[in-house]
Amino acid sequence: MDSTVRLSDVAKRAAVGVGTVSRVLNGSANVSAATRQKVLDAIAELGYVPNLVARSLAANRTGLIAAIIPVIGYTQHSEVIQGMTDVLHAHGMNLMIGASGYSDQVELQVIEAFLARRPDAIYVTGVRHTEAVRSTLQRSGIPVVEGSNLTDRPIDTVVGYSNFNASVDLTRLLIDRGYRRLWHVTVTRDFNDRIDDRLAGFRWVTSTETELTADVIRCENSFDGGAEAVRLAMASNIRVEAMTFATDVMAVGGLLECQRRGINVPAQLAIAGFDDLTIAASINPSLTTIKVDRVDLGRKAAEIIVNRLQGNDQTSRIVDVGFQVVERESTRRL
Amino acid sequence: MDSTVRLSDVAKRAAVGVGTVSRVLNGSANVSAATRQKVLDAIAELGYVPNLVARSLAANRTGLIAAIIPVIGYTQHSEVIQGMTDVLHAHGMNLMIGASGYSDQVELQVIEAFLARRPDAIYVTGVRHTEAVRSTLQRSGIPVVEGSNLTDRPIDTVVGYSNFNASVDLTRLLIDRGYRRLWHVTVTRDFNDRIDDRLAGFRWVTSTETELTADVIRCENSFDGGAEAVRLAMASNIRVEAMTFATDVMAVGGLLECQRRGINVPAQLAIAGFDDLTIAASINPSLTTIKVDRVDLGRKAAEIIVNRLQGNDQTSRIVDVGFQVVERESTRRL
DNA sequence: ATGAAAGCGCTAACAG
DNA sequence: CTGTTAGCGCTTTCAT
Repeated sequence: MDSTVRLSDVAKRAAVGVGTVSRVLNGSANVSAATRQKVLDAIAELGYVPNLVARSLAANRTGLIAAIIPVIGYTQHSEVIQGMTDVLHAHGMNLMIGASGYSDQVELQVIEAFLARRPDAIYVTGVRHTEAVRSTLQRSGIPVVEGSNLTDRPIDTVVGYSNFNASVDLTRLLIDRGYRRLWHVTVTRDFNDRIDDRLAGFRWVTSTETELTADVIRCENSFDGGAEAVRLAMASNIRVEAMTFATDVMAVGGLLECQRRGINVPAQLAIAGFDDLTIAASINPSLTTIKVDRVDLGRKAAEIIVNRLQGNDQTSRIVDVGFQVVERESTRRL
Repeated sequence: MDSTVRLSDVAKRAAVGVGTVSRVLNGSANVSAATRQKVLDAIAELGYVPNLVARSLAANRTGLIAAIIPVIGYTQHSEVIQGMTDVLHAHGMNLMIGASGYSDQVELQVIEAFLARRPDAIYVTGVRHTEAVRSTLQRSGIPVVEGSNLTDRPIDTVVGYSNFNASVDLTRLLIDRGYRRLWHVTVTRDFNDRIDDRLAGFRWVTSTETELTADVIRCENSFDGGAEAVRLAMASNIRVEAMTFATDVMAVGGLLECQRRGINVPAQLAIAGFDDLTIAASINPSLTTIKVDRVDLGRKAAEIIVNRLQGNDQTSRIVDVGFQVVERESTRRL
């Protein structure tokens, strides 16, 4: 356990060369069983712990993966990280994490700071980045995985789902259920490509259909923001039958405001969200939303990275993990 | 930007020695303004990015901090990480993160894997660890910060709040409000020192007071688990006036079950939680709970680490960030 | 199958 | 103030 024990100490104790110890450590086949055992014994007796910093420098490979998400404290993003660490840990790799705070400038800073640590690969949230970020990432020469959305022009590889298509399907569900006066609630700050595509999906569907009214408002991405949106809708002279919120957080806030005001959901107002937070299934009425297995998304991202690093050639640069429209009580016509 | 540019290339270009470049990079005072400028120009022209792996090996200091939390996808823990990264990033340090999954064995594995990477310090969630974890951490020789609870016998330093005292204060509030038939709902799996202390606080208060009945049940730590607890309470022939849940997740689940069953909270049943998730303030009725600024807890933990690494002697090994009892509608007597 | 030796890119004395 | 030199602990040829 003593970290002052070095590989050369092990070699001395086992009466072999340092190269041999290194081979044992790295599972090289070219070591006789007897020698291997001698080395393993010496390692155990000395409580030797390899210094991965030195290995990183010599082998030009750190076993560190960098991940950048907008905010670490938001469950949608940290679930992805959970999935990544699960897989990486099983492969002896570790995860460095940083937050961009939805700022392009901070994102670039964090990326540059990470690259100086020579990670073996890097994960970034989202698919639309500044040119500076794109080129920095490209020149880094390491695998880059973009996540949580889809694009046909990834920097390198993307693993996600189509926020646009999900929004389209969700909006169509509402139309199928007979709702004709639709509002979409998007966010004021913290705007990003996922949110943008959800808005775009709503606009695209509603623009092609006739006999519809479709409006868009912006609120803060919070429970209070969602409540505010409902108040705006009620106070407006534009009729509204159904509201799709860009996030479950806002949708739940809207739902709770309806409870307070005695607005019957969905009879008087239908509500749909996006993300399938755990509360969505439990709240009254339960919330119609878009479900994505984010932990699995993280796992897939890590698997792609591990495969790439092992030289297994990736078949596809675009991995669609899909989504699911979950219809619950908040939009169900009686 | 080319990562094949080395410090020696910069030195050559600036026509100085490698030592001088290193001094400029590390902000040593012993460099003349003119020389410094020459070096900075060369760095800019070459797009040099220092290799922090090499620096780590030479300086015997990585600038990496390791953090272990039970589950990354749970907001309570990832908020702490958010606070840590905020501070660490400002000091040029980065965070490696790992999950223990509430398992002692996994925790030890993750810690050992991290130590091989020679982090400058390590953060672990909770204050009660196996002897193997304690000794491994102690022998590592680096600052160890335990978080999210308090103990008078930390491995090294602890930054947190007293889960025991918080539970005591919350239980007393219920008693002050006139509730006499109390139930505490604790968790089945994922038991840990924070949950244990919340239970102990409840038991301690209720055992000293007379004219009280106090019972404890266990449920799964989820919305459904909380709902189940309410169903058990209603079906029981033991009277219950107020329920304190070990977590807000369970409390919210219980509250939603009351909504479904038409149980008036708090008139028929008072409910209190623990953690102050954002939903607690928005739900109907709003939830009485214990509030802790977890992002700030993370910041403080990182500040302690940064200070220790800079040699600033820590005054206290025990940092209490406090908690707040937030009384809301779910326990308020009309 | 194994030992010896040459770095990996940087920091930190040590001289001057 | 600045250049030179000796490592940091490991991997990886290259011989043998």
